[in-house]
Formats: sequence, C-alpha cells, structure tokens
Amino acid sequence: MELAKNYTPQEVEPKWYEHWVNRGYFSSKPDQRDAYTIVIPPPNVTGVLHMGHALNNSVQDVLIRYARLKGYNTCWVPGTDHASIATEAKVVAMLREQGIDKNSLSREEFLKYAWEWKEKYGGIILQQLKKLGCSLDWDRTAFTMDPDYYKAVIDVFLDLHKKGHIFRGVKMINWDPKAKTALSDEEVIHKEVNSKLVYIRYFLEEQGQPGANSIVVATVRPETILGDAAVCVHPDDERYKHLVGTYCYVPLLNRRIPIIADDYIDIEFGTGCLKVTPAHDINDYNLGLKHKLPIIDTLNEDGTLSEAAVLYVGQDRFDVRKQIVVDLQAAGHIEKIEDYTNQVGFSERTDVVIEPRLSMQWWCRMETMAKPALDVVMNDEIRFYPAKFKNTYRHWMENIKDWCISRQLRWGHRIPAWYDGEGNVVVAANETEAHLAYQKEHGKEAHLTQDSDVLDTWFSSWLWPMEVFGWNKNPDNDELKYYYPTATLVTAPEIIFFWVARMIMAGLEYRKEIPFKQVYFTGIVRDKQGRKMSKSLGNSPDLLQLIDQYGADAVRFGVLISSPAGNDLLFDEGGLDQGRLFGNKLWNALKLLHIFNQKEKSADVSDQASFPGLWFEARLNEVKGLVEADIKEFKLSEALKKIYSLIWDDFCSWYLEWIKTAPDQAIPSKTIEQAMKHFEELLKLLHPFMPFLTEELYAHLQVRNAGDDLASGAMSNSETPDEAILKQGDLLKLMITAIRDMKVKQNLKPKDAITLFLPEAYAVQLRAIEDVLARQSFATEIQYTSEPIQGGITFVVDKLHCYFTTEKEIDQTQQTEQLKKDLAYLQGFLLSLEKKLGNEKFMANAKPEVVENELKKKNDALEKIRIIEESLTLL
RNA sequence: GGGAGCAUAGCUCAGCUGGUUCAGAGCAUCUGCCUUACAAGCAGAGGGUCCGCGGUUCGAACCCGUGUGCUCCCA
Repeated sequence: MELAKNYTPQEVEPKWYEHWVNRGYFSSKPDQRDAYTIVIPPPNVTGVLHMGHALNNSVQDVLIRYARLKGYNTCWVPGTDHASIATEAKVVAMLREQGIDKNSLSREEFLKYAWEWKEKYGGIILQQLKKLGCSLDWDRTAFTMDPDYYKAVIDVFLDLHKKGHIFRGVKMINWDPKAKTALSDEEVIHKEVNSKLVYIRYFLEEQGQPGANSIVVATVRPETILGDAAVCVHPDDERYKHLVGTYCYVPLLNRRIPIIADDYIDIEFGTGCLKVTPAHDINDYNLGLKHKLPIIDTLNEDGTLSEAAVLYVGQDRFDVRKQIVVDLQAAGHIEKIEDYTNQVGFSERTDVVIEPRLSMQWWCRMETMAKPALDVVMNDEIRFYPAKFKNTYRHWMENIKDWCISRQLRWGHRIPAWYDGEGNVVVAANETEAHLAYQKEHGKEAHLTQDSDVLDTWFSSWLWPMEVFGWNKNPDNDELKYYYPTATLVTAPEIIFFWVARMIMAGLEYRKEIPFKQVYFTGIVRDKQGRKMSKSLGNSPDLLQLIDQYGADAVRFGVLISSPAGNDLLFDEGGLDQGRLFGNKLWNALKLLHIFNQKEKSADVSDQASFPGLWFEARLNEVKGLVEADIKEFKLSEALKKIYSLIWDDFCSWYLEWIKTAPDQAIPSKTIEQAMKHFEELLKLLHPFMPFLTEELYAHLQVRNAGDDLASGAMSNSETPDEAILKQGDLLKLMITAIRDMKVKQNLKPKDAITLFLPEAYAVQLRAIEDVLARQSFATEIQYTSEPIQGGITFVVDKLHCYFTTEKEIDQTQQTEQLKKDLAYLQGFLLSLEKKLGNEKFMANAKPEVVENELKKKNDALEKIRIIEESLTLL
C-alpha cells in the first residue's frame, strides 16, 4: 500500500464519522457494564458553533472516548434548548422580512412559523458537532419542547405550585424593552458605561408654590424625574435637616412632592439628596413602600414614555434623556453636569439597557430547594473542578432570591394558569381541569383565559439530566436507573447559577439524587489580546473554516493543548498549526514503520536489539499511568502534552532511531512486531484527543477485521513500568546527547567517527545499550577502561566518566573552559550542601530521608568533582 | 461596596505535602545540518531578582502579612 507524502485530514475525517455512526459505536443501551454518562449542556437551538462550544465539546468528547476505551458503557446525550428569547427574536425578524407583523398573528399562527423556523434552521450546531468529531448518541437527541419534555415542564410547574414554591406577585423586575419581556437577575449583564451625572435644581415650596430657594439632586437618568414621588435626605444631614417635612416641585411638571428623610441615603454621594422614583428603581421602590409614596410608572413596555409621564409621551427613553436636559437647562434647573462612570444592566440576549420595572410576574421561591443543593456541593458529594467555584456557588446559594420564571413571549412552555377576568387565577394542567378547579374554588362557572406568557427557558433545562431519560413519563424506567446520576457535567463557569445550581435543585427535589457526580468548569476562551470571545466583538474565528483549513483533529489539539484545567484559554491559531504538524509527524512515523515492515526479517534478537523495545514498553506504561491520573483531575492539556512528547520525542526521535537498521540490513521480526504494537498503543492513547487521525492510522497499520476500530476499541490497563529499564534509557539518552553536544562544541560533524571509552565499573549496565549508543554516536569502537585517556574529549554523565577520541584535532581550550565551568558550579553546589549539613538545626529538624538525600547529593558532587579534576590534569 | 483569582524565560503557561527529579514545558530566538519517515523536518544551544517589601522557618517560587498591577463574579 502506497502512502501519500502528507496526511490530509480533509479527505479522511468525513469518511470516518460516517463509518462510526453507521456501525453504531456511539449509541448506548443499558447493559452489565458500568455506565459513564454525560448530558450535553444543550446549546441554544439558534446557535452556531463558536470557540466556547469547541472547547466544551472537545473536552466532553475526550472524557467520553477515554471512558469508552476503558470499557465503560458510554452515553453522551445531545440536544438543544428552545431558547425563548433568542428564537422568538429570530422568528420575528424572519416575519418582518416577509412583511408580517408579529402582533397581527394569533398565538397559534405565530407558533406555526416558529416551529417551521426551528425545523429549518434550528440545531445547525448539532451538525457542526459532528464535524468536530463528537461521539454523541444521536438516537437520543433531545429538545426542551419535545412533547414529553413539554409535559414534564408543565407538571413540574403544577407540582411546585401545589407545594407553594411558585406564586404570582408584583415586584420590581428587569425589563427588556426590545424583547418586551421580564428577565431573571441572571440574564442581566452589568457593564460599566460613561454617563453624565446631571445636577437638577428642585425649587422649594414657598406659600404654596415654587419659591426662589432650591434643593439639588444628582441623577444619571434625568428623564425619570417625571416619575418622582419624593426627594429624600439623610436624617442626620445638617445641610437639609430643616427641610424634612416640607415640599418641593418636580421641574417642568411642577408636581408637588415631599422631602423625606431616611438613613438609607449616602450623604457623600452627589449632593446628598436622592430623588425617589418608586416605579423605576428597586431601592427607590423599597423607599416608596416604607414611606407610602405613590408609584408613577412613566414607561411603556417598549421603552417609550407613557401617559403617566405627562411630558414627552411616546418618545424613546434615551431621546428624552437628551431632550429633557436641554429643556431643564432652558428652564434654569441645571446646576451642573459631570462625567460619571456607572454600572448599567444590559439584556444578555438583546443587549439593550434593562429598565427596572414593576410588574406582575410568576416567581419560584428558592430557599427550601437551595439548602440541600448547597449541602451536596459543600460536602463534595458533587465535586467541583476547580474547587474554587464552591465559594462562588455557596455565596449565591446563601443569598438566593426568588426566581422570576415568566416571560412575555410566545415561544416556550405556556404557563398553565387561567384567569376569570376578575383577577382570580387557577393553576391547572389544562383548560378542562382549570374549569373544574375554578368551579370547586369559587362555586360557579366563568369564562377562563390562559396566561399568555411562557416560562423561562432555564425552567425547562434544569430538568435536562433526568428528562432526557424519560423521567416524567416513568420515573422508574430502566434507562433513568442505569444512566442517572450522570458522571460528569462539563460547562462554563458563567452557567453556574443559570443551570448547574438549578439542575442540582431539580435533581434533589424530584429524584432525591444528585444529577451528576462531578462538574468540570472549563475556562473562558479569549483572543490573543485576552479579550473574551463574543459575537459583539466579532473576535471569534469561524470554526468550520478552521476545521476545513487545519482538520478537526488539529482544532481539537489546538484548543485542548492550551486549556489548563479551569483556567482561561488564550486562543492562538499557532496551536492549530502545532496540531496539524503533529498529525503529519504521526503519518510519517507510520510510513517509516511500513518501510521497516517491508524489510527482510531476521529471526535472532540479541539483548542489545531488544533493549529499545523493552524501554519503550516501560515508557508507555509510565505515561499511560500519568495520563490516567491527569484525566481524572481534568488536566487534559497536561495529559495531551505528555502524549505529544511520548510520541514525538520518545517514539519518533529516540525509539524509531534506535531500532533503525541500515537500508540493506534485515530487521529482527520481533523488533518490528513490537514497534507496530507500541504504535498501536500510542494511537489508542491519543485517540480521545485526535479521533480521526488515529482511526485512519490504525486502519493503515495492518489489515483489520470489520468492527476492529479504535472508536469501539479497548485499551489495556497500564502496568507498573520497569524502573530499572527507564533509568537505563535515560542514561542512554543523556550519553547520546552529551556526545552530540561535545561534537558541536568541538566543531566535529555529527557523523564523524569516534572511539568511545566507557568506565569499566559500569560495564554490566552499559552492555545492553552499547549497540544503540555506538550507532547513535557513530562510534566505530567501544572500549571499557578504568584508565584516564590522554588527549581524549571528556564528558561526565551522571557519575560516569567517559571519553571519546577522533581523527580530527580537538580544541583543548574549549574542553578546559567547559570543565572549569562545570567544576565551579559543582563546587558552589557542594558548598551549599556542606553548609546545610553543617547546620545543627537542619540536622535536628529535617526529616531523616531529607538528610539522607542531601548526603547522597554531597557524595555525588564530590565524585563528580574528583572526575573533573582528574580530567583537567590530563589536558 | 462585597467576594474570588492571577502575577514564574520574549509569549502562553506547568510547578502536588516547603528540601537539586526546583527553577521546568511548548512556542519564539540563535547555531549547524536537504543524515532516503518527516525542512511541515533533524541535532545542539542561549535565555529567569519566580511582581515589590516584610515575616515564619535550619530552609520559601511554594506558607503568612502587606503594597502594586491585572482578571472574573456578585450588589
């Protein structure tokens, strides 16, 4: 079989993915094996693959594929969430393009369009995950609005309502004027913005009308003065004490409002006077409640001013903010205007400025559910990686607020509540039951209309780990029992409250069981300048283009190699290049193995010839063990680095060179068999990280039976590596490098022939490696001696004093300087050791093994110094 | 304002229970090689006040305090 010069992922990858799926390697059925389950954090159905997904899903795929190789029955469940706000926005935009106004459609008509949109464009991201190589069980693809799932969400609402956790009430909410819906606190992003702090003069009342004197308040939202209900000062503020109980006038409107006192006021801020606008600020609202102030709601749902504002009715809040300053100025109400930076809330989905607004919404009480959910994390029943997120989690859980779960949208799970037109509400599974419940409660019939709002998307996705296994329909079903609790949840830290916390609550509430045993929080993907990758910045590269360019394996490599456990990841295309080159390196290693395999075979294997094989086997075992430990702790980049180095350095640079025989020379059949076997093991070890490439190479390595693929294969467990062999290998590497180094320093060519003199005392250990050593150092002869060699080039490896001689003349000065440098270092080192060992407190306090180690170091140093001094006398 | 975290080579980061396997890796840089798997490569090398200061200790990159700079979360 002729192999191409280079590896071409573009030709290889699609073929293998199809093959894996056709053979059903990724689909799971409960059986006798232990399960290893991951539910995907469902991406937004409108989503397209970005860097965050690439990282998150590469990590999950590594975990799943590794577990599969380890013999677990692995199940990775794919799916999407319905994303109320984002999807509705997409559908509204699509309708607008077709000239259709959302409000002209009935609910049913709108939903028909929405489903059409979802079927046509939704879930693109799932296809993209296939390109990335993700081994998801596609037969289980779930959607948060599937019929059964829908019913589960409604049933949970009914249940929590019955338990008294869900209630309806007027509270200050976060209003998104673009999406025209309430948002939960978690959906609001606070950003620092540059604003103007406007100092506005309110004239004080004198004889029943605005007088000459005034009081000044500072605000960044001057348009809200139209909703002012009072001016508030601190009771101890000497400047204003005398005004408390009097009145002033809202500028432009000339509405008479009281001046009140409350110790909530910060005397230092602004002028120490606060304008109180209960309808549009949470703190003002609380003040208003306390002081029984009227609520003047000056905003419409679209962010324009309402009738209640009297002025500027129908104009946008930001236009009014500018205009009112001009008008106030003209009327002589502006004292001054300052630049000011403050925190402003933005909608996570639409990125418009959030307005605090009083509104009747559905709420879910969290305290009772939060308590057990906090406990299972604090006592490590659920382990967080990195553990530092336990603090964040605890802080949120201990200060948890009621969850606003209603959204003024149509796309989603419609709230199962009915109204009679007189302000009465019944909660029921459907309209028939609503009528029955109403009849029972009120003793009469009434015309009932269902709440037109839907539930927060997270109110459905918090059931994900249970409901993807059909929990609601049959809580005792076999699949749920087998796969739940799931093994690992992989997600971004920003989702900790939205989702992680709530899934834990739902799991404990409904199954009395945690939903997953461990949570791994990946880092945030940033660009080269350290900026978070985001759609608005446009700094996220096009993943599919990168996959086309570099191959999915290289993309996975690039993302994983720079993703230390839980730390942020600075994305750089250089990493992808490294991955691509690594693929090519492996390809070439395969080519070399083929060349070896086509050589004439010899049957005999001498001790020397068998050393490389033994050594690499030991290295393989060593790294396998280390990789397993790393993966257990989610140190995936560490694991990958170790595999990379094992393949590139140990396998390619050392091992393959060590077993190489001259082109016209036969190769021992045992040697090549071993090498092929070792290569196969390497492919398995790397497979979770770079599945396509390894599968391709595995297929090329030898003829395989149908079904013998890495994606379904099993990896043998690592055995304890042979330490003695490893040490011998290290010594061999050090000697080869030392000789190469000396050749460079002596201006010799790498291939210049030498005669090597090795210490007779170590002859026994060196015999096994002398054959390789001779070939790698181009030594035509090796002699064992205990005598110093006059005129030779000397070098010390470990405690072995070695020489080589060559035809070429050697540079004595260089030799001398090198030796003197080494000597100086060792003497300094010795001095520090002697100082330490001479310190009585050290000898008294240090652990015996530490002292012993220091003594050993001292003896080694003395020995080396003796050798170097001896060499110097010969020069 | 409250909380969490980070600062180690030019860049990105490892560094576990304090002790020469402690000062490391990869990329970048420099030098020499087209050595028939790979120049997309091979061989070799240089490079650091472990952010500043103070403390604990026989001993600190590591523990404690403090200052500076940066990041994130919450209000």
